[in-house]
Amino acid sequence: MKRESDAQAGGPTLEDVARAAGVSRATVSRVINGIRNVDPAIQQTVRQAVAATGYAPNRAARSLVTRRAEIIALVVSGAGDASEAGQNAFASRVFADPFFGRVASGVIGYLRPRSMHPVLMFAETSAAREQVVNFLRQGSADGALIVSTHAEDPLPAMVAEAGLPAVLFARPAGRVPISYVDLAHQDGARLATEHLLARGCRRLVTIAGPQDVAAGHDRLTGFQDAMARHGYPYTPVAEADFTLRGGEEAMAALLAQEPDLDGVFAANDLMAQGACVVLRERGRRVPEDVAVVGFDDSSVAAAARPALTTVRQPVEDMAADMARLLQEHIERQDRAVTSVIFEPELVVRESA
Amino acid sequence: MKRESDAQAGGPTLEDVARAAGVSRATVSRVINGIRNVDPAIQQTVRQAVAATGYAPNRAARSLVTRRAEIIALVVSGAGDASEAGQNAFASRVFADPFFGRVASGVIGYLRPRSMHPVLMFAETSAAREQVVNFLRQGSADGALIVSTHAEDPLPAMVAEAGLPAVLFARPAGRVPISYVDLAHQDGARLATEHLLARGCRRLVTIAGPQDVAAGHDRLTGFQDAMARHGYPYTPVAEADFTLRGGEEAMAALLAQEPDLDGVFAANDLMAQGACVVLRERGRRVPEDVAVVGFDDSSVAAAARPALTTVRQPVEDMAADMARLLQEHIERQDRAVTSVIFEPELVVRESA
DNA sequence: TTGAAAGCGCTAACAG
DNA sequence: CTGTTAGCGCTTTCAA
Repeated sequence: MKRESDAQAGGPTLEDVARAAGVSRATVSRVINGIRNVDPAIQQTVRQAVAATGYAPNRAARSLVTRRAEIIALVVSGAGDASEAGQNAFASRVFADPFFGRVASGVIGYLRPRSMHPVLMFAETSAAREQVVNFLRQGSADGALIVSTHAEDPLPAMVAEAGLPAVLFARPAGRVPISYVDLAHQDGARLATEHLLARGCRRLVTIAGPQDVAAGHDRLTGFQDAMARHGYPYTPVAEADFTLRGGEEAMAALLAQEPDLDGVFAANDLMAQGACVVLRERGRRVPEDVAVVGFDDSSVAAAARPALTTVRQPVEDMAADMARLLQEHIERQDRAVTSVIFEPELVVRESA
Repeated sequence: MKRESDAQAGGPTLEDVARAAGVSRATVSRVINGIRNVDPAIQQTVRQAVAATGYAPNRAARSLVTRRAEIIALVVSGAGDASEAGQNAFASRVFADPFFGRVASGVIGYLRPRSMHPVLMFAETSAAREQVVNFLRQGSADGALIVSTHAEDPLPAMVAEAGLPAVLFARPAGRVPISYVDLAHQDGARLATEHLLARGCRRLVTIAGPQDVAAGHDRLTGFQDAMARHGYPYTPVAEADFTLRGGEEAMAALLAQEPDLDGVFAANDLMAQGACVVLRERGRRVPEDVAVVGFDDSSVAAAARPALTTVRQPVEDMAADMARLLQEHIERQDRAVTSVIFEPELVVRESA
């Protein structure tokens, strides 16, 4: 089959289609953009001409007049100012947790039917953050979806200050006027804790996440609150970094401190999995000797042995909602800043 | 601080900067694009005007004339034609393997210093594939980097047929005229096999990957060749799907078939990890009783217990090279189609 | 319901 | 070395 012209450069333009259909550019434009008030017969003719010429509208030209890129920036943002060499490390840390993939999936699920697309950006250094802001200021993207890995991340404030549309995953640390979606982490931790208590555990411990991350902090607080409420004013805590390895180390430390423990609440599934590995190494059966509850209900939870009882965080839904909020902010720049908080739910499997 | 105008819409234009600096648009454009032949003094003036006005070049306008979007599509492509409902499943499968994150990291590492950015796209249904092709045809992206999860993926052929610049990760199944980067999988499998043999294993088995994926097929072939060459014409094979769970099941099957096995070559790290889990459950020590070698040297390899001996696939480097090749194809549409094959290397850790 | 014409903001000849 | 000018391809009033 032969094409009228090359797709990439100098492909057919509206003008070409118009000529082929014997109408004006404006009419073709109307048909393509699905605007009413076009004679059905002419619509037919135009569509045929479009097919015949193999026309594809030039996005840059359209963006120039509509002032919309139909692109949004999906930013994974850290706080550090590490050297460029750290990019791979940053990326591999980010992708090691199934969390980010779920965010991407949720975002794409919302964006794609609306023919918008996400540009993937890392913002782990100040130079990278500048690049993100520039990208937006140039109109390369209509707005940003930001997932921070640290509370001190300066990007949200930069973006807000520049007046660029953006939505965060999780509440920002300071008083940044940006919409966000989040989970009721404390409620989730309470659910997990009470499940452990209800199943008869009396010597609980917890593997907390980084306390400089809101999610890590809130999950610990939620656990401690629930424990206090049930008559346990103090319980051993080991802080780790949300990684499998970190969970292993924390579990080992906890075991040394509290050899009789019979229940563990880990602030995410990866650490819960690490805990299970160490527990088994030390000859403790899960859940018979020690019950373990994770958090997130990531893909590793169901795949783990034993399958992890965990607290579900509906990341895909949250991400989709982030995208929805962003779209609203893009369409109405004066859209009020809001937050949407999702409720977690307990998912009981084998580990507790 | 107050801004001259809003960043998003109606921000300052070249014209504004030119007026502020008392020069012509062309001169400002030259300064911004770093073109020589501009009086240093004037350059200063212009830069100040840029700063004063808070100018950011409009990307759409630039793209319209340069015919470059400075955006490339990073496509994760499957073969299926599953319903829309399958998108999350597809995404979670993709991101469960650390592989994709490494690709993204390598791509970004190359692109970012050149101020180009990747748009993340899934192409798991025929509708999604059409969308990818349209995206490119509209000039929204200058080219595509395609990572297929199945050999029968029709996307490469579609893209090639449309004459769009693209580079694949891994050799395509048919005779598609597209450049690609790949690994010498057979050499890698040989490395692993000979390591196992050299350390004294005599009853080897292998957990193969999907045989409809080139990498899966070649790794098995490489293993069998090496075995045959060393006097083992036949060895038990269990095929799995590159997942942790799949590795576990395959290992169990292999154990039933060959209870005395003393060495396992798994076609990727995730399956090797699954094998280790099952082995330990059955009371076999790794590596004392059974040695295990994985493939990829993904992040799980180093994190596993015991740390996995594996074959390194330099995914980040390969991805960066993909991006480099794509850039060449974009710059010179007549660039000859080529392939770059990377050599794997053995990484000895604890499991073998 | 359709067409003519005016730009969107930028780059790139081409003069000077 | 700098300015003038002509578009890039599209959407969108404004008339007809």
